[in-house]
Amino acid sequence: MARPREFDTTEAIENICDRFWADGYEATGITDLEDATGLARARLYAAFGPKKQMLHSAIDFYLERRIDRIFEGVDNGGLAGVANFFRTFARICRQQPERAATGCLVVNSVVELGHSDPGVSARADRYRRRVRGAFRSALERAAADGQIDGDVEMLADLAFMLLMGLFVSVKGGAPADEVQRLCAVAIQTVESWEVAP
Amino acid sequence: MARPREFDTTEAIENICDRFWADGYEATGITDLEDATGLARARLYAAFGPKKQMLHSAIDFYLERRIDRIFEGVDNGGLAGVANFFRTFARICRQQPERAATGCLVVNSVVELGHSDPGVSARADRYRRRVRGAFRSALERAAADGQIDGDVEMLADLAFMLLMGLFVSVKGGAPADEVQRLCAVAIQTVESWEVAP
DNA sequence: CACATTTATTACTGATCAGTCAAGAATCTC
DNA sequence: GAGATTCTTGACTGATCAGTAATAAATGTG
Repeated sequence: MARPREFDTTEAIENICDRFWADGYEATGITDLEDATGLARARLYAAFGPKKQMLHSAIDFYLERRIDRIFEGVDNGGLAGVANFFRTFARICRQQPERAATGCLVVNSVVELGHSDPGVSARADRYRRRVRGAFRSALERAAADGQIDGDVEMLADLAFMLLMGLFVSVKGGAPADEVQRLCAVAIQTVESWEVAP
Repeated sequence: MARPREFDTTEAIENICDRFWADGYEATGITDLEDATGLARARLYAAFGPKKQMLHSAIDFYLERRIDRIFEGVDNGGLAGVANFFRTFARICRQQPERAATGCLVVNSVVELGHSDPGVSARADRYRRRVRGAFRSALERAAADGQIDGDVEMLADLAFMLLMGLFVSVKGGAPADEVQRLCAVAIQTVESWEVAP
C-alpha cells in the first residue's frame, strides 16, 4: 500500500468516454482529455496507459454502463421490447438532438479506425453480439409466445441493420424530420412482424 | 495562360480519394497524400487548397465516379435493380474483402467528422438523396409494373438503412460469414416485397 | 520516526502536424 | 525575344502531437 489515488478512475473514464464519443479518437487530443477530466496528462497516462488504451477503457465503460443497461430492457421484452427500443431512440432524437447526434461510440470508433486496432475490433465484436443478441432474445420470446412466426435469426439481423442505419443517419446530421421518418420506418417494420392474433 | 500543370489533377484526386477512403481523414497526413500521388506537398496545396478541401474534392470525385455510376444501374432496374445491388455488394465482399472493408468514403467521413464540417455535411446530404433516390426510383418502377404494392417511400428508407448497416458491419471487420448472412437478409428482405403475380 | 511504494506536479522531450516561402523553370502573349 | 504568369522544387516554419523524466508529496509498514 502507498499513496492513494486522489480521483475516481471510473468518473475519469466516463468523462474520457464522453469526449471520444463526441469528437472521435484522432480528433481528441490528450489535452482535451485533461480538460474533460481535470487531470494532468501524466496522471492520465499513469492511470490508464497510452491513448489507444484509454479508448479501450472508454469503450469498456460504454459497453457496461450504456449498452448493457439499454439492452437489458430489450432482452426479455418480446416484440414490444424491440419496437419500444426504436421508439425510445426516436424520442431521444426529438428531445436531445445534440446528444443523439453523437451516435454510438462503438460504431464511431470502428468506422474511424477500421480493423486496424485489434482492441477496438474485439470490442466491436462484443458490441455486435450484445446488440444482436438482445434483439434475438426478444424475438425468440415473441416467437415462443406466438407473436411472430418469421425467422428469428433473420429478423434479428434486420433489426441490427436498421439500428446501424439510424446511427449513421443521425451522426451524419440528417435533418430531424428525416431521422423521425427513418425511426418510424424501423418501428413500423418491427410491428409488421406481428402475426394477426 | 502560363506554365501548364504537369500532372493530371483528376488522377491525383483519385489517389487522394483512395487514401482518405482507406485510412480516414485525420489518420491521413499530407505526407501520405504525397506518397499516394507522387506530388510534393506544395503542389498539392497549390492545386487543391488545404486538407479539408482536399477531402471535399475527394468526396466529389467519389460521388461522381463511384456512387453515381453504381446507382445508375439501380435507378431504372425495378425490384431486381435493388436486389441485384445487394447481390453485387455481397459478391464484392466475397471476392475483394480488403476493398469491401474500406466501406463507403462518405459514410466513413461523416461518421468521423460528424456535422462539424459543413462541406462534408452538404456532400453527405447529396449522397443520401442520391442513394435513397435510386432505391425510390427503382421501387417506383416496380410499383408501376405491379411488382410490389407497399409504400415506396418507406421501402426506400428501409433499403437505405440496410445498406448503412452493411457498410458499418464490413468496415467494423465483421467476419466474412456474418457479412454474407447480413447480405442474404438484405436480399431476402427486398425480394419479399414482391407480390405474388 | 524511517523506509518503501505509489501518486501528483511540472517541465520537457523529439516527432510529426498542416501549411508556407522564395527561388528557379516553363509556358503564354506581344 | 521580353515580360507576365503560372507551376515546380526543396527547405522551412511554428504549432501541436503523444508520451516521459525528475522531483515532491502522501500513504502504508517496520
